[in-house]
Amino acid sequence: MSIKRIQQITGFSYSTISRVLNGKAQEFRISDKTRQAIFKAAESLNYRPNILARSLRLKRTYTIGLIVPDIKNPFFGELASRIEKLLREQGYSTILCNTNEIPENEEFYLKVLVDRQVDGIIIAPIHTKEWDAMEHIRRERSIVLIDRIFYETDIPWVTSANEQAADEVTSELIAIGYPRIAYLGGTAETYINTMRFSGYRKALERHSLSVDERIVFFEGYSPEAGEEMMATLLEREPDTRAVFCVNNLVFIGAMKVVQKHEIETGRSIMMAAFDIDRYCEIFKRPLLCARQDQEKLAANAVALLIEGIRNTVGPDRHLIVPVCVGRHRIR
Amino acid sequence: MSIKRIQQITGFSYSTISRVLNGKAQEFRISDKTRQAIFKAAESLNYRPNILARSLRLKRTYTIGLIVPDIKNPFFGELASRIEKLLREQGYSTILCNTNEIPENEEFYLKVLVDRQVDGIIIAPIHTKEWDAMEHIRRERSIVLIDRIFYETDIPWVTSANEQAADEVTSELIAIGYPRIAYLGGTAETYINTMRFSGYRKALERHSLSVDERIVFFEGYSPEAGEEMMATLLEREPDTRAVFCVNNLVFIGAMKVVQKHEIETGRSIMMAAFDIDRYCEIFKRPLLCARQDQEKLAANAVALLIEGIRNTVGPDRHLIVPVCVGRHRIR
DNA sequence: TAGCACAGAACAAATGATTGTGCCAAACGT
DNA sequence: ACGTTTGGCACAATCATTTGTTCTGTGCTA
Repeated sequence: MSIKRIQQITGFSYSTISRVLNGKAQEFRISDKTRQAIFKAAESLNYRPNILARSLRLKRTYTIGLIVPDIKNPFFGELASRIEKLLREQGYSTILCNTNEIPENEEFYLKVLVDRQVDGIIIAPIHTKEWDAMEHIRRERSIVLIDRIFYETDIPWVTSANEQAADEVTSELIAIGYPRIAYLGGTAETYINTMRFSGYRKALERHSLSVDERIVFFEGYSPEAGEEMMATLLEREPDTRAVFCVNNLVFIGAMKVVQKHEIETGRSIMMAAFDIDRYCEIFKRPLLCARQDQEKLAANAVALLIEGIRNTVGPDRHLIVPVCVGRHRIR
Repeated sequence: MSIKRIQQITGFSYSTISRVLNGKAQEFRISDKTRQAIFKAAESLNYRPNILARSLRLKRTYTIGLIVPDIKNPFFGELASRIEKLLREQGYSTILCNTNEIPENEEFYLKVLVDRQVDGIIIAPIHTKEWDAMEHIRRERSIVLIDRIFYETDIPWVTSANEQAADEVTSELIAIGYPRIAYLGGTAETYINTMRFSGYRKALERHSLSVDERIVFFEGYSPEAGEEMMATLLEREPDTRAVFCVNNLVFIGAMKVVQKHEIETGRSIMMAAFDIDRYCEIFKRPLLCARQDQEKLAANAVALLIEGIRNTVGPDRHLIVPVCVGRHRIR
């Protein structure tokens, strides 16, 4: 009832007020006197437009949905932080949807976001289960896949050079004297795991080594999964010397077991993982780390999303961001 | 135009359709035949109510705003994850607002959330700067402070027993032989830092020790702040034996410096901090940790918020959740 | 002086729901 | 037979905007 109040005070009609308040005074040749009066009234009433009514009329909510599998994971925390910031700068609010790696939640959230008429969706999907739903959504609104993608889809996406980075990490491990490398992976059939494992395998094969399934695990992306995989690994193969963890959380879980094992046996294990740069310098041990470029991931995802919203999609709707592979040792 | 389609198909009026679809058929004595017909039409059209229109009319958006200072921090990541889950279970969507510890962002977000007519706000405020704004918001909608609070306000809040936990940690450090404990704190004038430092001081005083300002720092809550404080500390007081970090991020930053220092000097430093339980077991060193009960924090915040929304506020609008203090050593 | 251009602003439809009130017939009671 | 209840539903207002169309005066020209 707020524009109505201005109407009552100034006596001008809704349309005139609306136009003035939206900066269209010039365009609709509204006199300066009128403009001033309306601005004054709006100011004195502390007028704030009703976003719901506006969105209803305009069919644009300036809201976007961000679906991530695990916001507790600092990787997604930082990604969310960057995306939310970029979107805010463009005038959008972000609805946070945390699926917890549960497909049903993903399905649910996609429906909720459509119901809420978000202008766009950025999603790091769990796997391909909701592909159809997303293709369907894509017809009516902007949607961008991030991090975890469907390689074959036409939906815009941005991800890291996972395969190549995993290959590099593995090659480096081999080069520094670890031909037998255990792989602690995420859930099978999931994009990230598939690509990183593929890189791992390719590196081995290039060095005429083959994948030993006894030291390969696909249990999940959580610390608990990491702990379990590492425990099983060391039980079966106590003389393991090198381990490649699919992500930071698996690494954390694995490290619990590793530390204990190293103390008990006196033998040290070489660890490598994705996105553990935050932890690298707090360990008194060498580590091998593949560091995703979150800034580029976020920036490109948001750019693609906005392009989709504005219907100005460029030719490059699929982006692969380079990953930085590095070795670390204190000092 | 969706309910209109159902109208066209079934011939029933808007009111009847709306009532049936909202499960008020009984209440308004609508015949079973009518009900079935409307349901069938809705189903076949794949009808989804327009949430904007509904919210506009009902003045309820089923949306809540969550304002946190740093979603990259796994502590807030987990808190957000829990809160978002609980709210989802109650039918609410969560708008994520990450202030990045910047007061201007907090001010901005509070306005945005009010403009968006959220039903409620859960906020871990930066400090008391926006207190007035929140008191103002409180008149019209539900708002709950979490983690960082204003002790004196009537606004509902839930936080941890920070002072007591810091006291316990400090006492324990003294008890195990560290009378001289450095304090690496967050931003001065901020609730968390004030309470934890107060606990630290009280413990010292109880043991007839006094605060030595040369080993007390209030630089911030980030890893960078932790690194800087620790570096300065060790430069000035190289024989420091025990350090209490105000939070997990400061701990991470400090550890970088500590590890290097320990290698160089051969002397070990006893570390204590809040919310480092995730890291405890991945270090081959004893640690002292105060672990906040995120489950209770989140559950109580959401409960208070819902009470506020439903106007069923109970007597206990201010809750202090116990903190678990524990010592850790591998094995 | 009729006709026209144009500045300036009002009118009213449309967005998609919810809800208080009103209407009509059938059933019911006495 | 007449008044009252009740079942079953429609009408129309309302929520706060935006926007295409229309209206009303000027001042100017032919």
